[in-house]
Amino acid sequence: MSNSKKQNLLDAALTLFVAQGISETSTASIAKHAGVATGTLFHHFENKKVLVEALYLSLKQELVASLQLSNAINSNEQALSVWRSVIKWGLDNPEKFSFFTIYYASPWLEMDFKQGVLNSVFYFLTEYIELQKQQGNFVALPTDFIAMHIQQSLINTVLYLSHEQANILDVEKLIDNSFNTCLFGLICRN
Amino acid sequence: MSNSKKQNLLDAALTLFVAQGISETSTASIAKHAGVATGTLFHHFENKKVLVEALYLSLKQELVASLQLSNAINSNEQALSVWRSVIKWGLDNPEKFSFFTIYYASPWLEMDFKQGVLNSVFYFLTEYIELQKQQGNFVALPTDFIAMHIQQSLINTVLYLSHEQANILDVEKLIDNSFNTCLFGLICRN
DNA sequence: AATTAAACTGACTAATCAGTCGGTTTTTTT
DNA sequence: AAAAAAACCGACTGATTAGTCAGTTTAATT
Repeated sequence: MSNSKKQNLLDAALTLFVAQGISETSTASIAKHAGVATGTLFHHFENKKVLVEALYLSLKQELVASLQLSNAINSNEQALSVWRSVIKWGLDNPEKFSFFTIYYASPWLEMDFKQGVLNSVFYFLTEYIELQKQQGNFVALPTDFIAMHIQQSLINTVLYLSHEQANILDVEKLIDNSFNTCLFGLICRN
Repeated sequence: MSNSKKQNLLDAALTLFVAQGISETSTASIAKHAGVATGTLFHHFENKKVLVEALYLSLKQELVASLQLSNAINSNEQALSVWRSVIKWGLDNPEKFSFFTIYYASPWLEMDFKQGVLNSVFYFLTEYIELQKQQGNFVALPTDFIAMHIQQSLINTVLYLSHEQANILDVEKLIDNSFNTCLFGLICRN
């Protein structure tokens, strides 16, 4: 068939994980859904945890690859450009985006690894925040805290639009408004 | 003994759920941890799902009961007062607060119920937002979206402080700053 | 074409799971 | 104090789980 069986397994896992939960999805059902024997799953992935991590890594790569960095000099325009392209990817790939949120809150992602996840998906975020703080544009909150704030605002926007997109007249406008709501709160008020 | 066995079961469930995950915690281990037979667990709770819901409901009651509504006339002072007391409760009860976040992202909480959860924990939030919007103080974003934004900012602050509290010199100040960061972003900019 | 290696199969296993049930203890009611 | 009800016990069960393995098919290499 067209797709490799390894990719079929990742696709099936994604669908079932998002629909039922990671722990609630058996390896047998993933294999069945992928049209493959259980043994094949464990041929490609040493165990279930490795499969989950492989899925996460492949989706992370996909998201990062999709980011369109504008060639604007203005730092805020860069930020808006990233904001828009993350949301676009999230809306185009609701299942994949949803996996990030359930994986992040699940016991399958170990604590030690968590910090690294943030930094690697949004590796540019820390630099951006540090720069704005140095220039006195941002409030004097810890960089990690600000990174959390921005990331979560982004996630909120995608999740909200995923559920309510049909009811929103001007999606583009809401996206830009959410960006402003997120960033205006951070502007230095001294 | 001092505590009722039903409460011991809820306490044990909370600890194990937060440490290992809800699905990853067996009813047998909850009973053992509570110093109780497995049959006793199912005497008090029809099944595991009922136990999880009972735990959630009892913690929600506890949180809502702890909220100190100031008698300020100013709506924003009210909001700040609630903001502070939710965070205080979260920092005093990290395990309980953490349960909310894992339960919310887990398949144990059904989609239909999700909206109700938000509204019942922060039942005052919708009214507050509608009022601010009517008075032209807030941006013209959907109320649900704003509610998500505020709730998530609150959760972020608690989670950040839970992990970093020791490194923060002035916790009170960060709490107030997080409130401002959340709300200033929402202020109408026309 | 022959040899080797990699991908694949699915019946199987040992462990674990949620939930049951017949019987016992404790508490409440009369 | 007797009777009734509620709480409690823990060995047990049927179903499900992640993962194995001996053998088969397919693909790559020589």
